[in-house]
Amino acid sequence: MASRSDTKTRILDAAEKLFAERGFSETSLRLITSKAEVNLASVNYHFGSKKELIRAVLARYLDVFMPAASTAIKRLHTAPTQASLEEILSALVDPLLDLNELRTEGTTIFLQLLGRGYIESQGHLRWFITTHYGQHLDTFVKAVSASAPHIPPAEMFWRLHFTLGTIVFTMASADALNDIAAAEFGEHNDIEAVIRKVIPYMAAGVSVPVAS
Amino acid sequence: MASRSDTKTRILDAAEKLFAERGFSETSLRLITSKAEVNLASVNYHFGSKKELIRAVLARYLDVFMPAASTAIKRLHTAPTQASLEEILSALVDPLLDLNELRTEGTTIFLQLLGRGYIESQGHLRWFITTHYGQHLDTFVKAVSASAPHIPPAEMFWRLHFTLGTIVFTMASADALNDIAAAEFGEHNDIEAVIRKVIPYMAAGVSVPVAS
DNA sequence: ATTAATTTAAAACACTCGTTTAAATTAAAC
DNA sequence: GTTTAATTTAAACGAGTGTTTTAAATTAAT
Repeated sequence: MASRSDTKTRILDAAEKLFAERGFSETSLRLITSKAEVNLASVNYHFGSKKELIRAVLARYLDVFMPAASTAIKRLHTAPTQASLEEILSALVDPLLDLNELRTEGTTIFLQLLGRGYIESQGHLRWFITTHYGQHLDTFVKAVSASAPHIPPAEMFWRLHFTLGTIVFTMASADALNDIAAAEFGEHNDIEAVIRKVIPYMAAGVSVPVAS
Repeated sequence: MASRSDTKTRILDAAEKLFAERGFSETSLRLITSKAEVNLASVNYHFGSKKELIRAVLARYLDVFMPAASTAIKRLHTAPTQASLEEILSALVDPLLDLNELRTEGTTIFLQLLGRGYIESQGHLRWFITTHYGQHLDTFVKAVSASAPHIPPAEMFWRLHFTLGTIVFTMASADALNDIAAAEFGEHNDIEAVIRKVIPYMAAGVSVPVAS
């Protein structure tokens, strides 16, 4: 059989789908390689270990999304008035949806991977993200904090993680929820519609005054 | 050694702690039985399989929490004025905290189990809960809808699932988030503090006016 | 006290897992 | 075209998994 120089890509493509659907530890290397139609050992040859494959899958998205999100938020800074919280969150929508042009279902897969990473791995993925993309996260947190100056930093920390949970869980079950919504209320939303629904919800929660 | 009729309880007690901390699939039966100081085979003798053990662990909490939550919400109905959304959500706090008297760290363990169950199992636990505790869920949804009559049913459907995502994700990673919060802001929150933090967030999101 | 039903115990079973090895193949370099 | 390096392949390794089996011990009933 002819050699394929795209073995790495085939592995990454198969792995990200399975990881997003089933989680990291529930996805075996044998399932990945059979779906990718490559040899089992090629994972360890190209990536070294399963853990490093997981990081590579995430990095392929983060390397695109994080800079795009950063510049989108910095663009808001050039406006004469302070951007509202909803404007800041909305600025992330385009970078998020652009992932769909990177790969099919890219937006959904990315958000699901993010959620899995936060819950499954015992901190090593969180460490990976904060050390590799810390400055991008900083600009986001600073922008959000500036738009809601009445929220103390510690409170904002919690609310931003509430927000992460909202978006991640919603995306993980978006397909199932869409089916129910279509059957029960006769409305069908695509990913973008769901994202635009969730933004007001998150913006209201993040900026609600702290109880004394 | 003398026979112990509390072998089932010893298994359940050890299992729920480990399941909450590490997740279901990351917790082996050997780890559970060694921590419970019982024989490995006794799990399959008393519960049949690991999957049934997981359900038994969850049912032990749900059987207590669900009726208590239902009656707490129905009690609000007796008041002369319509309960606010925050009042409805707050009514769940006491049934939740009462689980701490059932077992040590009961509240934390229950919520983490719920989160793990929703994320790890692909819908199996969702089915288990809705079929076994559906009427309790109904009273909750009806009470919330009545408290926010300006939200159309279809929009409320989405927002309640946003809310589910918020609480589930937060509880699944509560320990990790608490560690970060302690390191970064020097504040350490118990589970009640986190619950009281998340309620205003969710209440604001659910009741925010729908964009025209 | 004897029998019967539970409960515990130790070991093995039949997998699956990530990883490694060593040979075969392909691509690149000279 | 030969040599060298990079890549792919098949097979096995060792450790870990849930589950089952078989026998012993304990408890309950007769």
